[in-house]
Amino acid sequence: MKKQSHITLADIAGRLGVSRVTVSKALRGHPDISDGMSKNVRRVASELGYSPNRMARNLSARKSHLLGLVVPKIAHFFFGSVIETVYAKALEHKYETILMVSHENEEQEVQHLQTLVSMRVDGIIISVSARLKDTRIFDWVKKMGIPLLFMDRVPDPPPKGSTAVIVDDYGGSVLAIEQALAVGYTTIGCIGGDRNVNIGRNRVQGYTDTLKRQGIPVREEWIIAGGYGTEAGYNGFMRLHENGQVPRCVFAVTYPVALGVYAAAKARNIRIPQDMDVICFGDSDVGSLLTPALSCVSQPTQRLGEESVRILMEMIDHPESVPGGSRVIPTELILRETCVASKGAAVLSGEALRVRN
Amino acid sequence: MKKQSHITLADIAGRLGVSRVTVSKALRGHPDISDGMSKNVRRVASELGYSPNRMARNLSARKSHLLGLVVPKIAHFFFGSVIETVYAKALEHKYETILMVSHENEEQEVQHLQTLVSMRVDGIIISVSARLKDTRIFDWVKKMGIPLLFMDRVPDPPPKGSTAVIVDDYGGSVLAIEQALAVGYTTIGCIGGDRNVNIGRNRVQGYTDTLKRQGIPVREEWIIAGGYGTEAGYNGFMRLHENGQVPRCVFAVTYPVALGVYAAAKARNIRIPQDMDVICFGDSDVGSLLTPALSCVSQPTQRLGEESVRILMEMIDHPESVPGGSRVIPTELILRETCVASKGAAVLSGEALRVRN
DNA sequence: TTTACTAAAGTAAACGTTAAAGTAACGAAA
DNA sequence: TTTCGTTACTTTAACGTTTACTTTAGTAAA
Repeated sequence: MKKQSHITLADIAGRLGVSRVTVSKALRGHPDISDGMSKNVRRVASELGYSPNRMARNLSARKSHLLGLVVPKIAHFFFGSVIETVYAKALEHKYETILMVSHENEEQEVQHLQTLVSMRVDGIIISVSARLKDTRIFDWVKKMGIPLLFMDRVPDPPPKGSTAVIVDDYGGSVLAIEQALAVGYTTIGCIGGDRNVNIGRNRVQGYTDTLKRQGIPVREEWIIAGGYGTEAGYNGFMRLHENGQVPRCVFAVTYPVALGVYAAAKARNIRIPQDMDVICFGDSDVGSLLTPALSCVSQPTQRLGEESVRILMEMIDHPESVPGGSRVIPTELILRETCVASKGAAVLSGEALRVRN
Repeated sequence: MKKQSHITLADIAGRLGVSRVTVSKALRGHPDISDGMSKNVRRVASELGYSPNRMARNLSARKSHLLGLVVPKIAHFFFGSVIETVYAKALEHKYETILMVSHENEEQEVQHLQTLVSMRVDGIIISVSARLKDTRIFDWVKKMGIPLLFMDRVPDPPPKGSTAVIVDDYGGSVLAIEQALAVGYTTIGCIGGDRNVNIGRNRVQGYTDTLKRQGIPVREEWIIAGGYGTEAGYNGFMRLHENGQVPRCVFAVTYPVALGVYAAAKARNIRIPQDMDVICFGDSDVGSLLTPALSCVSQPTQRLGEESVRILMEMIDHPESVPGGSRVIPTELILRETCVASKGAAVLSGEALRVRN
C-alpha cells in the first residue's frame, strides 16, 4: 500500500459538482455560500472524513496560527505550570503552541528559534537560558517580522525595543529578606543565580540592598552563584558548609535551589529550621509538603502565562504599535514553617500566611 | 509597513542567475550540484538571511518531520520528564515534537488528535486521559495513515492492532505489596486509579492478587478509586479516615496520589510511618526530600520515552510491517524511609535500596 | 426598459517548496 | 563514428489551500 493520499477539497467538490473554492468557503463559513450548499458540503466532508491540510492552509494564507514557546526546562513546577497556562490561553485565541526546550543551552536555544522562524510561527514567547551571552539571534527574529516576547527571564541588558513580562524579582526578594530580618536573623546567605539574566541579578540585588539598608554587612563568601537548579542548591550549601562559618538563614534564588539545600542539609544532618533556616523565591505544588513546609516568594505562574499570551496577541494583531517595555507582575510572600518566628507567632495552623507587595 | 515578505529560493536563484531548483538542491546537499555552486548558494543564502519555509517544504514533500505528543498533564514529574526525553530523542531523528495537553479531558483529547492529523504529523504518541470511554478516534487516526503509539496509559481494552510502550504495572504493584507484607503489615489499603485505563486496572489487580495469594482478605472499603491526581490522594485518605477503621499501610497508585495522602495525613495529625505507612507507584525528584522519604516503585521515564520514539520511528519508516503489541518496561522498587522494617534492617543510611523485578 | 445592486457561485493565480523528467555538454567505450 | 553514461543543470508539474477578481442570474429601483 502506497502513502495514503488524503481527502482534499477537490474530492468533496467533485462529489457535489461544484468548485473547490466553494467548498473551501463553505467550510470556513464564508458568507458567499448559501445555507443549502453549506450544509451539503459539511455533510459530504464528514462522510469522507475530511481533515483540512493545515500546511497548505498556512502556506496559502500566510498565517500559521502557531505560537512558539521556548523554555529552559519542563520538569520543573514553575515552567510546567506556565507552559500549561500558555497552551490554554493560546488555544482560546485559536493558536496552537509549539514548545521547545533549551536545556539551559544557548546553542539549542538558537537552533530552536531558527526552527520556529522556519515554521513561520506567528509569535514567540521565550524564557532565555541562564548562561545566555549573544543576543543577536533576537534581533534576527525581529528582522524576520516575528513578534518576540520575553517571559520571566530576560537577557541583561535586554535587547532594545524588546517586550517582556516578568515578575517583581527585586521586590519579592526584598520581601523575603525583610522577613528573615524580622524573625531576627542577622547572618543571611544567598544561594543560586548568576549575572547574565535578570532574575539572578535582581534577586541577588534585592538581597544585598535590603541587608545594606538595615546596616548589615554583606559577606561575599555567603553569596554563592551557580545557576537555578537543584544541583546549584546542593553544591551551594556544601560550599557554605565547608567554609566553616555558616549563616543562620539562607535565601535560595529559586525553588529547585531550595530543594537542593534541603537535600544537602539532610545529608549533613543539619536541621531546618533549628540549625539553619531557609526561604526561597518561587513555589511548587509540594512546597507545603516538605518538612518543614517551605516559606517562599510565590510567582503567579498563571498571570505570567496569561499576560504573556495577551500581550503577544496584541503584538501579532497590531505589529505597527509595538508597546515595548516590561509588564511586571507582583509577587506574594507565603509563610509556612520556615523562616517564621520560632514560637508560632506568625503562622496559623494549617493555613499559610500570605503577604502581598 | 506591510506584512514582511520573506526571502525565498527565487530570491537566491535570481542573485545567482540559476533556477530555484538548483538552489533547493544545493541547500539540501543533493548530489546533482557542483561544489562551487553549492558554496555560492550557501553564501548568498546566509547573506540574505534565508530561512526555509517549512510549511511549503512539508506540503511539497508530503512529510512534516513532526511528531505529535498528547499527555494528560505537564506539571507533574512523570510526564515532565517523559516529555523531555521524547523531545530530545525525536530531535536526534530530526523530528520536532508538537505537544498537546488534554487535562484528563476526553473532548480535548479528540480535538488535539484532530489538530495533529490536520497538521499532518508523521506519527503520534499518546498517553490517554483517565476517564476515556470512546476509542473510535484512534481508529480514525489510523485510517488517516498516521502511526499511533500508546505510551504508559492505554485504553482498556486496547484498540486491536495497537502498539504500546508501557511499564510493568502489575509486576511493580506486586513488588510494592510484597514489601509491605514483608515489613509485617497485614492491613493494607489502596488509593487512586480507576477501571478505564490499564495503569489503574493493573496496579489495583497486582494489589488484590498479592493479598489473596498471601491469604489476606481483600476489603473493598479499603480500595478507593478516584483518579491519579493529588486530590484523589487527599480525598481518598480522608474517606479512609472517616470510615473509622484505617489500614496500617496504604498503597498509592501514583506519586501525586501519595502526595495527597501526605498532605491529608499532615492535616489530620496522622504520623507517617508510625501511625500509618505509605508506599506508592511512581517516583519524583522530590521523593527523597519528603519526610519521611517516600519508598516507591520507580518508572524509568527515560527508557519509556526513548523506546516510544524508537518504535514510533520504525512505524513511520516501515508502515507495512506493523509490529503491534506492547513493549513492557520493567520497574524497580526504591526503598527509602517509608514501608521499611522499623528498626533499620533494610535501609542503608543515606542511600536508597533498589530492588529490580 | 434600463440600471444598479446583490447573492452565489466560478476562475485564475499565488503561497514556497520538492519530485520527476528533460537537456546539453563532455568524455569514454564500442 | 556511434553509443552510452555522467555531470550539472533546467523545466514542468505538483502539493492543497486561500485570495482576489470575474461571472451569472435574479431582483429592485429609476
